[in-house]
Amino acid sequence: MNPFQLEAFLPYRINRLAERMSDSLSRVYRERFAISVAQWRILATLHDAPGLAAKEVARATNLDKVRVSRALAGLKERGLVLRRLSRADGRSNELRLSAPGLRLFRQIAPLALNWERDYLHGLSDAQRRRLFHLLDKLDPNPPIPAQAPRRLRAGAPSP
Amino acid sequence: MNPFQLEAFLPYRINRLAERMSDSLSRVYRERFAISVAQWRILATLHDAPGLAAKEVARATNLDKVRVSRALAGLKERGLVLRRLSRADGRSNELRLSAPGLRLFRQIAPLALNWERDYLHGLSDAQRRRLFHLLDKLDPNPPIPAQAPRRLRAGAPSP
DNA sequence: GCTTACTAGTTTCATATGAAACTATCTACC
DNA sequence: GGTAGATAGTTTCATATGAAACTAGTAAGC
Repeated sequence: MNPFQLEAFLPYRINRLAERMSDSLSRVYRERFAISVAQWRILATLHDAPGLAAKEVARATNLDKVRVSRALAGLKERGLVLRRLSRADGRSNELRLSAPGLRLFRQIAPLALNWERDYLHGLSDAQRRRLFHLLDKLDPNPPIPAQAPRRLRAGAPSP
Repeated sequence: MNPFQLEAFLPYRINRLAERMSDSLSRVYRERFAISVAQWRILATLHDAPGLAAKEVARATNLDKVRVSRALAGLKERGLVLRRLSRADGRSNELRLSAPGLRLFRQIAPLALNWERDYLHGLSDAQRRRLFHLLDKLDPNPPIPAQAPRRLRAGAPSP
């Protein structure tokens, strides 16, 4: 009748793939550098865009603000990330990698890219392109209009 | 130099996709039926293969045995799953859906499949086939030879 | 049949998580 | 410049997680 098969159900398959990849990759940097997944994402983001505020980091890394706050606390404590109070907004900080943070990122990045290359070695170039194309369709950046419509002024009832 | 971009890094993209899909889908059955992701996977597995033991359910659902144990506790308590001591092995149980469990599964399955159809509506049939083909390559069933080589006898030192 | 090593499933415990509360600051309006 | 929301980031608290310990049973060698 309704031949529901977990093995052929997309969310399950994507979840399983994500978990396996994450386990395999994070071993590369967790064991050697004691860096969590969240911290790794933050390093990569601040490398690419120095001076971001935590809020923007959260958006760029797809992590909630609590996780970002905690991951940053660890990075700051280890001197890998510097914060400076924003001139424009006294609630937020400009975040950037310190020299050691930059060095660490430069150590990990090639390992991560190697890992990715190895992981994809069974695919042809065309298949790799198709994979990313499909990802872009299914999961576009600017995180989907966001469940919460982000009303700028509450209610805004017209007269 | 090394243009590492989180946005183009496969593990990150797959993880983000998995999370968004999971959030979106699980809303379908969590709110309405108070079923967790683990419980949903178990229902689907027992529907497909009644009589499995918890261990086999864990393997089929890609959940660890602790999560399976807890998810099953909830399902048993609600009378959705029945257990019967295995004749062959007194440590394990044969698990199967009860009549209400089956009814519940039959309610959720079409919703899940509809959700999936909607989610993939932007892809052509060919793209959908390619997607699953890629998934099969990157994440084959029989869960990868398993990091732990599953030695049947410890050490097994040769003379 | 006993002993030893293993396995199925549960429980314990320490850690990870995120929703909601909180603090400090900002913005808009008066 | 004072007041009423809103927002950035942190902390609190209740729940989810999984490694390791535990319980009960199995299997193999003697």
